[in-house]
Amino acid sequence: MTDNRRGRPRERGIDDAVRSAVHDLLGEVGYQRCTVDAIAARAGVGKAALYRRWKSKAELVFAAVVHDDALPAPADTGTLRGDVAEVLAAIQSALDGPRVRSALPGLLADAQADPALVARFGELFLAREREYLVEMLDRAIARGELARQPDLIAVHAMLLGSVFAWLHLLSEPVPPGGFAASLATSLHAAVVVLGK
Amino acid sequence: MTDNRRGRPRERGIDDAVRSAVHDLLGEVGYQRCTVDAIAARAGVGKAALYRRWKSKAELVFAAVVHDDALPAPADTGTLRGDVAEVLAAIQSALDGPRVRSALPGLLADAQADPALVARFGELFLAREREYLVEMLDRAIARGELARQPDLIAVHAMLLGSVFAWLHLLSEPVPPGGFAASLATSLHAAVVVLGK
Amino acid sequence: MTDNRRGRPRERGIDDAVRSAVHDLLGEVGYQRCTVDAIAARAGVGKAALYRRWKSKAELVFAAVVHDDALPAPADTGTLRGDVAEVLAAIQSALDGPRVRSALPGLLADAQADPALVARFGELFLAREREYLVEMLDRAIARGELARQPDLIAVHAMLLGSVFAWLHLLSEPVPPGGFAASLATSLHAAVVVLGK
Amino acid sequence: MTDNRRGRPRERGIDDAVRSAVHDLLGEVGYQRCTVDAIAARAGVGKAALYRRWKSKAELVFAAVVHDDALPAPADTGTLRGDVAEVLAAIQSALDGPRVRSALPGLLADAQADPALVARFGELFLAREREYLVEMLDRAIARGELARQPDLIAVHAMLLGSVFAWLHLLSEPVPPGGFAASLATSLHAAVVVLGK
DNA sequence: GCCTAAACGAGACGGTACGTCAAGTCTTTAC
DNA sequence: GTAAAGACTTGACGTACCGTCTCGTTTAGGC
Repeated sequence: MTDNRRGRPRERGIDDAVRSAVHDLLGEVGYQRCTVDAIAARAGVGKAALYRRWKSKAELVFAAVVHDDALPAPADTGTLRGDVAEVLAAIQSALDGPRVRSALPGLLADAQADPALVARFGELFLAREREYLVEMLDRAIARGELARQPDLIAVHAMLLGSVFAWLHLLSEPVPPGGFAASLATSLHAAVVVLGK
Repeated sequence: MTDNRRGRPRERGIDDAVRSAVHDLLGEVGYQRCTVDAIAARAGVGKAALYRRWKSKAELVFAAVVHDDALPAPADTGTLRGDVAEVLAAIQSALDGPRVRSALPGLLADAQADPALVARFGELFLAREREYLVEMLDRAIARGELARQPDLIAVHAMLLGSVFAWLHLLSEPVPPGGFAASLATSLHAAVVVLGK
Repeated sequence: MTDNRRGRPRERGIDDAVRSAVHDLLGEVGYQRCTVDAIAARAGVGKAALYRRWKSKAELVFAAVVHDDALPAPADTGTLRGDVAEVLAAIQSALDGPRVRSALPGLLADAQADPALVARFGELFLAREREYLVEMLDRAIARGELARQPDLIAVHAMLLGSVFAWLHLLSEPVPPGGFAASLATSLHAAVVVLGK
Repeated sequence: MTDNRRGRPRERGIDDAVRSAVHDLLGEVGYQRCTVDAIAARAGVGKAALYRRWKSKAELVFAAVVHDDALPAPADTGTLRGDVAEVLAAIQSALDGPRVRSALPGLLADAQADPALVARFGELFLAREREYLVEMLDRAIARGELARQPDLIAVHAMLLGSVFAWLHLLSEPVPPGGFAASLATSLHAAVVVLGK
């Protein structure tokens, strides 16, 4: 095992400079034309420094776009309906925003050819989301709002999919009040049916 | 204007050979490595013949994957719940299948940089789907199952998004009985709430 | 494997370790793939220690390959022919040997872009060689073997060039008895003509 | 075997444009900084077109610098001394000139790691030169100027090496009248001794 | 039955991005 | 205080793919 404390440590500022450069470029030219060379130039960094940290352009952009704090834990609101709204808001905050909107399709495409990226995406995003859903549903059962644990995949698909489709398939503008306001009531009903 | 009847007519078999080659390659190597050169070679066709028919790789693959009969009109089942199940089945038949699964992410990514493809995708797919939804909802209103027209975008996002997320974001296997069986009841409830 | 005694007390052996590493690597992979990193790793030395001693890879390899006693002063044999043979033997001892053979072309190429290296090469090698030639020719004139000082450049070119071409352009094996035996008689004649 | 008449034929002008670009760049910036990208840009050509023709930068530059007519057959002058002068002039015309002078060291270095290039260099240059030498020596024997065939390698090394060393090792300016005038007499004597 | 327009397979073309690698410099920690 | 470890910038390399373009050839409809 290599001793990480030996040698020159990685420069702290580079990660931030890269993240910032990626954000700028995604906004200006989109994912496809957001070149690795352009990122390096914009960040004032050599390409080698990039590939020392991330193993491909996709991983780089993924890391720059999906911050570690990407998915904040939704609070317990006291009701299932409120919790659904919270989850929808959390999903929206992760999927909305100009950076993610322009990066996500490209990332999903590149992820197909890169199982490692799929894994990272899964654990950093889906698994955490799933976890929050489990907590939400457990609380609802404890409260008596649900008789039993609904099909987790179905719940996940409906909540995540509704927001994703709105933004990336239908390309419709975010409704005033966000997805929580527009979808919480109806998706709450859908979850209730599944847990009956 | 050029006289279309002059010159050598286009060879009939090419379209089929190309579609078949694309199908094979998508299954074997995925969208990214499904190269135009590879398609041409596999189909025993020159690249010029491809670009004479389609204006980009994305359009080519799109045409090969999304048949014109991609979205069959769902039948009137007599109840809103039945109609929702029908629509879900129609969406599933369009999004499921090995070819679409491997092609869709790449197509969505390429579509970002190609407004023409977005348009074609939209009119061939989304608009038709939207149309079916309107019919479905109108019938439900006529039957008294809904008090008013629900937010169309929300309905569309929930129905399409649930299936899409299940297949392409969560990468979960299709449930036994299809999405109609798994999602119809709960999404029916969601629609009812929106139309209350 | 971690070596706990890493650090300062290596100062003494570094030059030898580097020379040895360069020798090994030149033999194993040639000049181009004889990387500075590889040299450092093989010598168990940091790159900084190398660049503290030599100002470029070329200087480093040059120093490792061309010993300071690279060109021993040829003895006075009493005849011009004998002296020519001595000089040829001296040149051979400098240019022959597996290390020099694999390093020389690369060094000459790098020297193009590095005037300092040209200077070092010139003074350590060519100037000394030139000096020996002058002595040799002066002695020959004193003996009456030559009527006048021949064109020094021409003599130098013929003696050095014949050996260099044999080894590095024609890539022919060293003749039995060395170049002194094979070339001394004819190059002696050539020199005599020039001094006539 | 592939049918050379199939497909789009290679554009005639590219070879010339590349050769010209290489010549310019060698003169302006030398071999090391004569980049493949720079060559392509200067020639108004894509890199793919270069790598379709030559398998490496070294081959490319080699082909651009060593024209096929690089080594004109020296004429029969009627005397061995005259023939030696002719050969020297031919070698000079191949090794002299600003392009070759700046390219040759780099090429020799790259040739070490590329046996194919060594082979091409050998057959296009050395073998032809060797051939001319054989003819020259045979004529001299027929004339009675030589008693027997001298050691061909030695003759080759002396003639080629003298010119090469003068130009590329000693970096001395070409003598007035060229190498034929300066070296023919003495090297003629050297050859005579070898053929005695 | 020629003539001509348009299609065909093959493959070269310009452009652009990718990911790799080497040289030489700089920075931290360990001894 | 010096040395090893290793991150850094710079910049070239060779590969891959896209969409376009020429070739030489084939296929029909129009004269």
